[in-house]
Amino acid sequence: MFQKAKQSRIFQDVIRQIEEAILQGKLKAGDRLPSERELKDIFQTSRGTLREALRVLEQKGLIAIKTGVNGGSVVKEVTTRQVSESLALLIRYQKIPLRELAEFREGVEGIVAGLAAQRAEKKDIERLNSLLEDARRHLESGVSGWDDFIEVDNSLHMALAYIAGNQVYESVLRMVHDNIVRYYNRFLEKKREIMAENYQDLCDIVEAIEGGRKDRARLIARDHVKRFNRFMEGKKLYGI
Amino acid sequence: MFQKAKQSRIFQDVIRQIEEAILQGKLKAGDRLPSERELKDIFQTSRGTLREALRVLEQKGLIAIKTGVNGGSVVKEVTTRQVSESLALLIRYQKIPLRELAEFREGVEGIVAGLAAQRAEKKDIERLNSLLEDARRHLESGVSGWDDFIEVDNSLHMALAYIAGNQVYESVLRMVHDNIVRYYNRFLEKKREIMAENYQDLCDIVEAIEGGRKDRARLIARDHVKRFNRFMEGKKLYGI
DNA sequence: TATGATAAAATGGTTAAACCATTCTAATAA
DNA sequence: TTATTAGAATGGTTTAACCATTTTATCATA
Repeated sequence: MFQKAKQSRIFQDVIRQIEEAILQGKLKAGDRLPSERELKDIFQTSRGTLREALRVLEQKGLIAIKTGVNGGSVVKEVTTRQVSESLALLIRYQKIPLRELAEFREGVEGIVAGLAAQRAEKKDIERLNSLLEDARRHLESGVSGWDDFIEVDNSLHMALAYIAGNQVYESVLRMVHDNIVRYYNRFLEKKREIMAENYQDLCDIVEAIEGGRKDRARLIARDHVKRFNRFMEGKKLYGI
Repeated sequence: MFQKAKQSRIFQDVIRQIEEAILQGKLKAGDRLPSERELKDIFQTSRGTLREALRVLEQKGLIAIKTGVNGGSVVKEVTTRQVSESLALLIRYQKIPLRELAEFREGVEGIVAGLAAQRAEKKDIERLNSLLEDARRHLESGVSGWDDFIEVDNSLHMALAYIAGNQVYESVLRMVHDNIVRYYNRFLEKKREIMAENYQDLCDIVEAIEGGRKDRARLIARDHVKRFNRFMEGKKLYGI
């Protein structure tokens, strides 16, 4: 499966070979790599060099490593985690203002809602109405249901991305949510009227999708996100 | 500046300390870290363990390492590069159909053109017209100017992202371009009429932006991308 | 038989010392 | 002055050993 490692930096060649094996499906999520002592023989390198390669693969989120008998490196399911982390790093370094991420979300949520309106089938509408029902219940329990409400709101947005039928939008949206939700939690006032306002938005979005009204769904979704975003205008992000 | 490294995985503590030093501004872009042999003494660890930490920091895009006298680890400017790379990895590993990436591009380019229409200033318009002029020149030299034409087309799209004034859109768009351009090269027929058609699109987009017509810019940009995409229908993204 | 304690083995984590390869600098020769 | 060369600093690699953690098998005991 693997060949002798070469190149100026040997560990890079090891990384490349293992990455390609995963990419080509020779290694699948859940598969266990040989132990370090075996791998070093396979790649004809030293354990130190091999470990540098494993460290990079671990950092990339491609493998998980654990100690002990039956430990070792296991190929991981690829997720948005790594993308989210590097984006979070950028935000923390204040290279990307939160405002820009929020604006990006507005646009993407709009498109996703539009696509969902084009593509929603009966079972999708049912799923959305079921989520609306959950939201309504949390709304009725007042501010104590705030966290649950926010969670349902998030689920509904991700459901739209799923209905839109495009994994790129889905991944990108998940990444944005991962990075923006913590700021919502921090800056949003937990008032019942805000919950009610957003609940109405969600109802309107679902209604537009149900009616296949693409542009209306887009605009409502965009403004719905915009409404969340206005609470964060001008906020500082120190120490988050 | 640094303390003795501890914790279950020593290299993680080294990573954490160096990351924090960068985050807190104690280390700035361009600063050089001590050599590996000095760092291992500072952190009171071994060179192997220290190198695993440096490997991770390098992978995260926080430092660059080079050999030789006056080599060593230098703190890098934090950029969106890492986000693009990990997103690209995600797309490749998830075996996402090219159609979905293309559709994503349609939406994003549309939004970007719309934002550019809202925000373009005089100098931005001049820049766009200068690019149009380049495109026209390449168009006039016929199919032999194809590659240059495509490059200008790409530059114009990136210019729009810059004018839109949002780094998230800019880096996402760059990532999409990085991942999609090779397929255009592969599947597009190099015909003069296609060049002419696209040149007209570009003119229309710039005109709409010049007039501040947001929705028109959005729709033309979207359809312009759609026109490129139709050549790739049914093609797969992986294995290339 | 069932259960708990314990030893053994496999695995990742760490250390140390040496050597190789690359690159810059300064001394030296033409 | 310029080209060459030797040296030194630095990252890259190797080897061999030991430590820490975790699972599994064994065995004594209730």
